[in-house]
Amino acid sequence: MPYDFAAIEAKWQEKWESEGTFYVNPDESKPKFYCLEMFPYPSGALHMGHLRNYSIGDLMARFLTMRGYNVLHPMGFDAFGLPAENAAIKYGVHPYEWTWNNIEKMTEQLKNMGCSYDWRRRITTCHPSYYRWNQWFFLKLYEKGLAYRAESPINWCPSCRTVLANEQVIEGGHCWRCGSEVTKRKLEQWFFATTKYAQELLDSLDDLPGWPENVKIMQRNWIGRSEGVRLKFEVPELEETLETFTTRVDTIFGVTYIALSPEHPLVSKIMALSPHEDAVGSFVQRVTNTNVTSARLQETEKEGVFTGFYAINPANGKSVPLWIANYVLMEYGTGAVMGVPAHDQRDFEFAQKYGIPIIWVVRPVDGDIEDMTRAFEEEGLSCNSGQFDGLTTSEALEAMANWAEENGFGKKEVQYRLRDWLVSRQRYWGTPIPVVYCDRCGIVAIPEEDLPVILPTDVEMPKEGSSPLPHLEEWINTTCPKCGGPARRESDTLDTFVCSSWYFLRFCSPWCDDKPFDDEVHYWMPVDQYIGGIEHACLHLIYSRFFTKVLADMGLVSFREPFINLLTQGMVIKDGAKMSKSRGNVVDPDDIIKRYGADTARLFILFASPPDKDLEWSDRGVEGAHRFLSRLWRYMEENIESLNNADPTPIAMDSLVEPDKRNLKRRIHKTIELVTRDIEVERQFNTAVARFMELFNEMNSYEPKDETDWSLLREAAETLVVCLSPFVPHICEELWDMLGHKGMVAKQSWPEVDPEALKEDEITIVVQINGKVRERLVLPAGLSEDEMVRRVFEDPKVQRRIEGLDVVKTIVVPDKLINLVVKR
RNA sequence: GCCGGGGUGGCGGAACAGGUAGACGCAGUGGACUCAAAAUCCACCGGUAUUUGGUACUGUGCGGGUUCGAGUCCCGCCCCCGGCACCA
Repeated sequence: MPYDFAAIEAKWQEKWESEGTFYVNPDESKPKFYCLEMFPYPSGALHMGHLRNYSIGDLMARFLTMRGYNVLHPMGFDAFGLPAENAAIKYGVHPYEWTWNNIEKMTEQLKNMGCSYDWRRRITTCHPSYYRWNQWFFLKLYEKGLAYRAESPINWCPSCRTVLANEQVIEGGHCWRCGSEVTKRKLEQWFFATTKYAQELLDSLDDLPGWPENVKIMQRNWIGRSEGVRLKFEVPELEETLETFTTRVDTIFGVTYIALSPEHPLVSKIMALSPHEDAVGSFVQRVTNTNVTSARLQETEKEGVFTGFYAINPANGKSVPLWIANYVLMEYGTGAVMGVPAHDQRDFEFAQKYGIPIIWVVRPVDGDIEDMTRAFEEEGLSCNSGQFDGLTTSEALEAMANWAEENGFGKKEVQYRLRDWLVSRQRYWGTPIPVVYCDRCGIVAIPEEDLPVILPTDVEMPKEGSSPLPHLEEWINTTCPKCGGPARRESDTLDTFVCSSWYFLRFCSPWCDDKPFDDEVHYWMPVDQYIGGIEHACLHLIYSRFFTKVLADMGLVSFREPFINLLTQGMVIKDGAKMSKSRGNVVDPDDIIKRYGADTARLFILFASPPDKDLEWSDRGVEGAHRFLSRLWRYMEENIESLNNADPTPIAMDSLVEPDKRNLKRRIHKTIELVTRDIEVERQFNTAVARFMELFNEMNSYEPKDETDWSLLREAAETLVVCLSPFVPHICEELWDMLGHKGMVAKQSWPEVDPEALKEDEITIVVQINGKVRERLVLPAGLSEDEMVRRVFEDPKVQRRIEGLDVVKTIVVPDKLINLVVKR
């Protein structure tokens, strides 16, 4: 019978499901292991990236189960999101229906892959039983002051018609989801106070040795901690004190102007009082009205306007002009900066353009400022700085910060680039934010016991792509829970990243209906192995860490980091580019599974490249993987009788004499050793597959002559089937069955290495002369250095090589090589 | 510009800790089987030279260095990929 993968895969998938093979519950008698892959958005169908993600996760889950762990391996759907609304408009199908159809289809696809999930735990975030807890967490954060509503300059995606969090603006100003250019707006929105956790989010990265270094670096950059000083500048004519933040307080004597952001709160007062009122007004108007996209912000030329007012430099009492400049961001620091043209390139350009003086207050250690063509930003020695002259930059930073503090015009401060997480969205298909606006009481939170606030499903989707919620009068109009008077519901919904910030907790007890999760969370959490794409380095992975820390501070969980080990898998590439519809280089997983089977697809994906690197798709490679499975199948079928008649007890190395037999025995245990290390330590599944192929090639070419041979081949076959089963589970179940076993291979223990069997009898010793390989000698393993040297010098080939030469040095690496250093 | 990661056959990729470069697979070439083809099986498969059993030289982005010995370590470049980027 040929390898009928379709029948085999259907058979075992059905068995796994009907027998509940992968159901797990807490079990204190075993070490636990929580293996999690990032759950998908139900976009309609799995793509190759999913297939890769879930093949890796399933391999790990199955492997660890065989290693004796009690493994939680769940799956669910991140089911709120904009594509459902777009589909609704495009096809006239309700987002609810579209999403649920996709979930059913994708669940089927995941089952067809043979993934070992505990499907009883499937969660879908768009279900009220899930999103009510999003609302509950929102209320908890609101109580703690960690959720707040504020007006702020924010990012707006015109195509998605919603605001975006900072993290969700990527590639220099584009929407993470649709790629449109994002514009800046000033709106009142809901935020989660991630910045309150900035320092801990940064510090505890050091407690995550199981995370890839590059992800930690990306998060460090994203959090962007910088130490500096907050300085006060008096503006006597306005009777105001301005604050600026600087990381270069050592350049304070070089301040020649102060620049405010056009959005700075003082600007309105300035406009009212300025002698250059018209110029200032028109400048501010022009800059704030230019609906500049973040992408273009960086290329915009520096511009500014003099206000007519002067600030006093507290370091030396000098008056410096007060400007308003377009390059000062309101979102960072204080929205005002001290201008030091000599030592900041941006200030330099600005000063040159407007003829502002340049005062050098740091000079290079060796030499002088000669060329005035750009700012000197490096470290050096202070000059023109009064009593601080001659200090090195690091000394000056410390001394001048202390001086500023002692004299009351400065305070050391830490600033972060990280902003608070903007969580409200002007979208329909999301979690309703559980607050109302009451004319009398203002913002009022919905009481906990009234949750969930159900997202109305009986709605007409507006054609132009906006949310129907603000116009849904019967839903919007409600009563204030506080005073009973009329109130309007919040019509914004929560960012879908809120759903994914705690779903890993919900998997521990998805049936819990009076809490977001129950005590099982203490058994399973934290996640031992998390697997997903690197694109979430500064999105989901930061939000989840933040959520976990907040929950820990609320006493709901006892750990402060959700994911102990992280594996970020590479992209799936075809013809040198990421698979995408627009490029037309997409390969559909369904087609591959239909044509070759899930086992082939999984094997190819795991074999083609290491998990953290990009994977180049190759149709030929898929055929190669399929060929291997077919050969394995054929070999087993052809030899099944002899294998089943053979003595199933493994024969000890001691009782094997002939080299062929000893070699085969050694190969079996070498394979176990190497494959175990590949999976557990190296996380290189491609090389593990190569080892299996080597073992199989050796079995296949082995010519059995007696009972012992067949017994050895049986051990080889069983080892191969057991070890290969996390990679290609269906065919291995079938082969395990053919080998006469009753239980499932999925429930087998991972084989133990017999150290006796690993010992080599003979070793090929390399003989180098002056570092070049000249001869190879087969010698018994374990010779002493002297014995090795003696045997090498006895060898006639070696003797011929060194005839007439003077061996000045002999380097010996036992059981490996000898290098003869010779002279004429 | 700053910060990461990476450059190894025709291709995907191996090479634990400085010790046989190219495991495994793909493609290719030659052969077997076949009326023929596919499938399958066997052999070869970095380059150059050659007297072709074989041998020598050369070869891991480029140029230096350390070492008995370097894909691996050090110094200086080049190129590709990713992240951040008016963050004061």
